[in-house]
Amino acid sequence: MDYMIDVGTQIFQKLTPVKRQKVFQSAISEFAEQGYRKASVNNIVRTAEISKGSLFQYFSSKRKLFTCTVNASAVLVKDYLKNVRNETTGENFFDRLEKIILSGFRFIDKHPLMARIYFQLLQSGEAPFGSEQVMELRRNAERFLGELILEAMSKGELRRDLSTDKVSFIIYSLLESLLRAYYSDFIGESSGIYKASPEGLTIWVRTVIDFLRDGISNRG
Amino acid sequence: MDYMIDVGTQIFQKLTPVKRQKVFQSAISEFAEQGYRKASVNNIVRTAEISKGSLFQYFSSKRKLFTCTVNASAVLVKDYLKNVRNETTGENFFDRLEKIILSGFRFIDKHPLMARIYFQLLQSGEAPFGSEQVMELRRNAERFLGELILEAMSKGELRRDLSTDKVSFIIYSLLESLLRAYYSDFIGESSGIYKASPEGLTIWVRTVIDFLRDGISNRG
DNA sequence: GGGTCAGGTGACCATGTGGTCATTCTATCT
DNA sequence: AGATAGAATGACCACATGGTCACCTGACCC
Repeated sequence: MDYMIDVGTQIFQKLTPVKRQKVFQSAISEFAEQGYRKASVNNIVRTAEISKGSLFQYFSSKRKLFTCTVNASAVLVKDYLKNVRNETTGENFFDRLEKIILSGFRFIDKHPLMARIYFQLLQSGEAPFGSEQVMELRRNAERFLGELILEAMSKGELRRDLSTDKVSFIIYSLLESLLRAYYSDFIGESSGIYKASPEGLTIWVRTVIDFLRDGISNRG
Repeated sequence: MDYMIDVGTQIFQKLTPVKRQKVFQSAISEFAEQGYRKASVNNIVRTAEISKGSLFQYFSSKRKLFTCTVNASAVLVKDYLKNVRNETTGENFFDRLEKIILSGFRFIDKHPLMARIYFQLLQSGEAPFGSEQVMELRRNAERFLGELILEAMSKGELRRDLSTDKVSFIIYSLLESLLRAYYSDFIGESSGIYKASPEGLTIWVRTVIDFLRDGISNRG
């Protein structure tokens, strides 16, 4: 569980991995299910089976505990992105994009709680830190897309008259919508994306990408 | 202020319009600025300059008060949509879409608090009611778009091989992204949409729509 | 065995919450 | 002026919150 490196105080780091994991997982569940505000420290210590005093020795405050949680999920996301980027270098832009989106779905499958925390943070105003950190997460994703786009442009796969920022914004919007629809019942239900089968998902992704291509790909 | 019709108990309805307005506005401000969970009844009562007992005579609970707030904003949104639809009947689909989006920006300018409540509800998991009501709001918007799309298809303005649902999803995603970017600092700042000038906004909208057109318009 | 001390503990604290209700006020009618 | 009804009031309630701290425990060393 290398995404837990440097999480919490030294005392927390000295714990046995299994206990550390139990505490951290309890926090993740609570935050994911309740959101930051409603999440209760009392609940966390109860399910982690530690005393409240201990928790505050591991993480100096509720806020710190939450930011650790968020950082861990950000590390996971970055990892996924890096992997899919490396696995697809050299491929066509649209193929890469397809794989990125599908990898997003896989991330949600594997780390539903982390995904929930990440999304909640990204869009809700209930961020407990200043919005700078949230913007940092966003900028990260946009930078990632931006680089892909520039690369694709230089290879002549995309029209050159488009502004990178605007294309990046558009793609990011669609990407985020797809992922949100997949993990959230009340968004994805009407579209049929929520918990769709792999085949259904692939169709959706292809549709959106075909649509993107006809819009921004280099014709001629 | 006809969006306040049927809001609250009979006692509330008997109040003078100015007092009613003051109470309701206080609630709207608090909910918009703090979100449902953190919003404090005590704050609302303080800024409305009434006693707590009175508020609970006007609205039987915090939750009811909030749903009234939401309903009011939904009424406003519907009104805006109906207007722009009527004003643009007969026009080209993409022109209509442009006007719809611009009208969305105007809505945010005129009713920033309402917009905030509406968006918060639409995307955050902190909805205090069952997700059905949230889904209802979404379905509403999608139905609206869906009808426009069908109409445009029947007039031959759009490719006919596209599924209405998927096109509707895509457009809705972009529309929502644009509006969210306009009203939210930490989303819109990097793109430059946040509080952009009317000209800047128009450029953005045109870009997105041009992009949409090349993607889904009928090239014949 | 006695001393040491890092780490665990949970009773406790101040504060804030949504909600209630006995009382008071006020406007209208006789 | 007195009576009456209905609305306004705020002290009060039970509860939950994040956070603290004086105490206890148990492993280690001499």
